[in-house]
Parts: sequence; C-alpha cells; structure tokens
Amino acid sequence: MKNELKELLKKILSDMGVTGIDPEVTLSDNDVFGEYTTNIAMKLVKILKKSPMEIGLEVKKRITNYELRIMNDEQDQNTGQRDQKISRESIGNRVLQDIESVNVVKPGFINIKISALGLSSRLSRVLNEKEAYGTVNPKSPALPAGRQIPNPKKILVEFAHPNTHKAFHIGHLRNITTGETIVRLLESQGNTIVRANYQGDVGMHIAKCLYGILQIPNLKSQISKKTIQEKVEFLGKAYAAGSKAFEEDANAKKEIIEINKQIYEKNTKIYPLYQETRQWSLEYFDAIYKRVGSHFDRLYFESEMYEKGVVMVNDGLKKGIFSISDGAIVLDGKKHGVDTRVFVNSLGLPTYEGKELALAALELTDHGTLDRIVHVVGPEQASFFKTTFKAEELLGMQKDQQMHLVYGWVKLKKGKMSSRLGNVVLGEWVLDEAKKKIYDILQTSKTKDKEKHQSDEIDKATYQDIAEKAAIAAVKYAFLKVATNQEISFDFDESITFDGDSGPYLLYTCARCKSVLRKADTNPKSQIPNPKLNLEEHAVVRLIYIFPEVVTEAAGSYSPNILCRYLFQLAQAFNLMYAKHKIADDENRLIITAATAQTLKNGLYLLGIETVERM
RNA sequence: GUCCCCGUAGCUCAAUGGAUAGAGCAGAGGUUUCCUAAACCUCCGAUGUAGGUUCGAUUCCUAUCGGGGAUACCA
Repeated sequence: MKNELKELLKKILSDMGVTGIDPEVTLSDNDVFGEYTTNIAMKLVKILKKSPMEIGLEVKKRITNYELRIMNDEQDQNTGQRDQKISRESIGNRVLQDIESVNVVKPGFINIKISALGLSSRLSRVLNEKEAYGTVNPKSPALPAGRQIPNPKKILVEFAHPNTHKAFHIGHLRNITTGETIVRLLESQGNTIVRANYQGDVGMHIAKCLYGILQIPNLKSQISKKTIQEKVEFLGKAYAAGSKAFEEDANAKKEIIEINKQIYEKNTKIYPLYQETRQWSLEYFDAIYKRVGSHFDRLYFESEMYEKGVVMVNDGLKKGIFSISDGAIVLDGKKHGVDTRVFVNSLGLPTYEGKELALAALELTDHGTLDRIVHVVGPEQASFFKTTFKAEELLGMQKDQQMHLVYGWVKLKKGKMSSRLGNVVLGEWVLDEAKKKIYDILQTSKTKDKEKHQSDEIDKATYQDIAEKAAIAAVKYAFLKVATNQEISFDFDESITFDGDSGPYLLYTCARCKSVLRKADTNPKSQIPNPKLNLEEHAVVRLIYIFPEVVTEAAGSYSPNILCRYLFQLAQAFNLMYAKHKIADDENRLIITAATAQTLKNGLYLLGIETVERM
C-alpha cells in the first residue's frame, strides 16, 4: 500500500507540474493520524511558493478527483474491453478502494486513513495466506500467485563465527540471534540466502589452549569419559591457564609459539590432540546451533584459508597493490583512505586479513553469482573490513558487494568479561538460567489456576518444552529489541525479562489467542460480518494491516528491532481489546483474534522465535 | 594524536529531519462472579553542554565534556 500511495502521489505531483521528487510515505504510529502520512506538502513549499496547507488541500482534492475518474473508467470497462492496460488508473484503483479519507493537518501533513472495509478484508487475507502473510518468500507454499517479488537478490549472510577451543559466550549468542533474524528477514523479501559461518580453528588462541592442556598430568583419564559440555568447559579452563602462562612465563611463551607452528605444520606430536579438541568444540557448537534453531549451508574454517591467502597476497604484491614494509606485506591505506594493515607478516604467515581474501574468493565463487555478502561482526572490526574490502576491490574481486553489519557488544553491567581470564557468561548458561526461571513461573501460575478453576492438565514434558521455547524467546528478544549496533549492558535479571516488553509476553499473548479460539470452539469464518470496528478492535486491525510493510522496512534496514517494537505494539493492542471486550461470543473479534495469532506467529518466526499453543 | 560508535526518565532501551519525545522495569494507586492477571488501567518521571543549519533538530554541522572501540606484523 505504501508503494502504491507513493506511485499515486508521484502521478499527482507530475499533474501539478512537479517532477523529480520522490514522495515520502510513512506509517503513522498513532491512529488519529490515519495509517499513512506524507510530508510532501511541506517539502514543496519552496518549489510551489504556496503554504503547506494550501498544497496539502490541493493534493487532497486531486486524490479525490482521481477517484471519480476511476469510477468512470470502471463503467467503461464493464461495458466493453476490460483487458490488460496496467495503466495509472489500475494502480490508483487498488489504492483508492482502500482509502477512507484524506486529511490535511496543522503544519501540512497529509494523513490517509484506510477504510473499515479495506482493513477488514485484510483479515481474510491473513487467514487465507497463513504463514505467507507478510512475506514474499518463494519457498513459502502459500505464496499467493502473481505476487511480485521486487528485485530479488542472492545474498550470503555470514554469522555466528565462534572460535574453536574458546567459550561460546553471550556475545556469540547475540551474534547468532541477529544473523538468524537477518537471514529470515531477507528471505521474507524474496531473496535467496546462503547461510555461512566462518569459524576460527587456527591461531595463537588454540596454541595457548593446547599448552594449557598439556600441563595437566594424566590427561587421557581426565578427559575420556566426560560429556561434551564438560569437555568444552575443560577447554575454557585450559585456554585461561595457557593465556596466563603466555603472559607470565617466557619459556611458556616460546613453547606456545612452537605449538602454534606445529599445528600449522600438522606435526604428529600435537596434531591429533588438536584435531580431537577441535572436534569437541565443533560438536558443541552444533548442539547450540540446533538449540537456538539455526543451521548453516556452508561452514568455512580459517584453516582452509591459510595457503590460498598467502598466494593471493603475493599475487597482489606482484601487481603492485600491496607493498612491503618492515618485512611484512601490507596494503598502504593512506593511498585509499583506509587504515594500513598487514596481510602477510614478516615471517611469511598470513594474518587474519590475508586469510580474509581467501575467504572472500571462496564465498564469491562457491554459490554462483552473489549480489551481496553480509558479515555480522562486532564493531571492533570496522577498520579491518574497510581495509580488506578495499584490497578486494583493488584486486578486482568485488566492489560494494561486501557489507559489515555491526552488532554491538554485550557488556556485563557488573564486571568485565574475558575468556582470557576464564570469566565469561556462557551462552548456554543464559539459556539454562532463563529456562529454570520460566519453569518456576509456569508452575506457580498453573497452581494458582488450579485453585481457581480446573485448567487443562499439562504434563511435565510439556512444561519443559514450553519453558525451553519461552527461554529462547526471552533471550533472543532481549537481544533483538535493541538496535543492532547498540551495545548491550547485560545484567541477567534486568536484561532477560518475562513480562512487559519481552519474548515471553509475546508468546503469552499468542497462547492467549489460541486459548480463546479453542474455547470458542467455532472456526471463525474468514469474512468479517460487520466491518465497523470499535476503537480497540480498530487499533489491532490497523496494525495487522501494516504488518507486511513493517517487515519490508525491518528487512530493508537490517533492523530487527523495528519488527520487535511492532510485535509488542500488536500484542499490547490485542491485550487491551481482550481486557475491554469479550471475544468468545463475537464473530468479528474471533476473526481478529485468529489474525492476531497468525501475525504474531509470522513475526516471531522472522525473529527466530517459536510460538507455543499454551503457556 | 587521528578515525568510528555511543550519551534520552532512577535503571534498560525506542523515535527514515516532522505532529503531544514512545516503551518496559522500578515506585504510587487501581482492575478477577466473565475467554489465560506472564495481563489490563491511572499517576510519577528524560533529549550531557554551547552554538549553527531550517518552516521544523533527539536526529544534520561545529565546538566541548563523558563512555567504548579501532589505529601494521593477534583473531
């Protein structure tokens, strides 16, 4: 609707003699301003030399006249040829049949209100399209025929990237949560996505960890029987010990550097231990990916990039793109407005930058032609990406295809997190802790319920399942509701919440809808019997109406928090309607309830959150 | 030193240059014979500072203060 309104306004502007201006149409937050707003009248003050109110009224008049013209056209069509002609009128027609009124207000805003009929017919669309409502994902079975997918792209999204032999901490959890949502949002717009994960499985951090392990007597017996969690915990401790030794003990430092070399050389003394421990980490990561509902099409490893990286950098050196400085091969950033960084160090080993070139080369060729690569990575790597992107451009590998999507750090409100010091908040710990709390809440609330009246018996396994899903919802939502690049100041009790603007609140609202529908025990018809809506109903329905455009906006700006805010508003609006009006015996409200549940479910899916039938 | 991000209510966060700066938590008060009270309603409460740009600035520019990050051989 937004785009159609834009088109309509463009036509009207050109009728008024104004061209070359792209009219802005925004969704109104407040329903007293209707559903759509444009500030075009104020923009045109200087061009037309009239007051904004005058211009606004002129636009309004022309929209109304447009309507008349179309009605005439329709009569013509009815009498004769109603064929093709995707003309301006047919665009206008679709728009105008949903418009209730156009209002010009105070400084010069033009507010457009959608008619009750337009709103309520949208509800049947929601109930028909189900999972497909709000998306143009071609994979979706319910994609309505003929729906246009605007400008589909093939995009590789690279996220998660934990390092083996190191803890999977809360920051990784935010990363994977963000990446998963970005994938789903981009998919919802009809793009084809490749999910990639670049995992660091070589480097000094691993040498430190292995050194730490080797210091432990009777190693084999210590680690043979343990669970995967214990093994990984053990690696974390070994890493902390190795790091400490590296800093404090010169001999240890030497040995660690030697171990690092041995790993690269696949020296039989150390390589089996490296392989085994690497596998532990990967198994552990797999379990976490599965738990949070993520998967990858391709896992890249730093160890794959080593040799190719050196070759590429040397090649670039021959072409004069890189230069030698103090024995290292660097990109001289001054010439290109980026930081100078080392790609191959003075020992001839590729740095992270050097390996990145090899990674980009693979990513750009492994999956056919890619339109874009999105790297979901922390802010500290901004300089790194600027330089590597520039190097890739100079090498002719890509230009403006790569994008660094910054996700902010998760900082502890109290104390500092450092895997070097063995002081980290583990991702899994956060999930487990949330699950425990939710389990308790669930139990107390259900016992209360039972005292009042008999409620459905829920067995223990179902409780566990609900608690798990709600825990993941709580944690993911806590990350996603904040702007992606915004740093999060983490405190478990403040950050992971179960009421108010939270994941569980959204699940609760969805479950509440389902419960009402179950009790009402009639399948709501898809057509609303009475399109006249009261205040609270209208507030819900207008939100459902704009859902697809909110999704498009969130996807287009890589901003899951826009979707979070929207879903929270929708849930609030529904809960208010629920509080004020009895739903069960009202066909209108049952349909609204079913559409709310569907919309919440679709929105939560895009956030990577599963819903539950009851809570 | 230079570059980047951030500074909004007691706390944690919203607000493509727009309308009365929104929420949640915390605090005060209220809502249950009725569909899930993890809910709903009311109240309390904020743009670091100083300039500038313009019809209009939390948003853009300059300066300044404060926090974080980056700034060549770690990843």
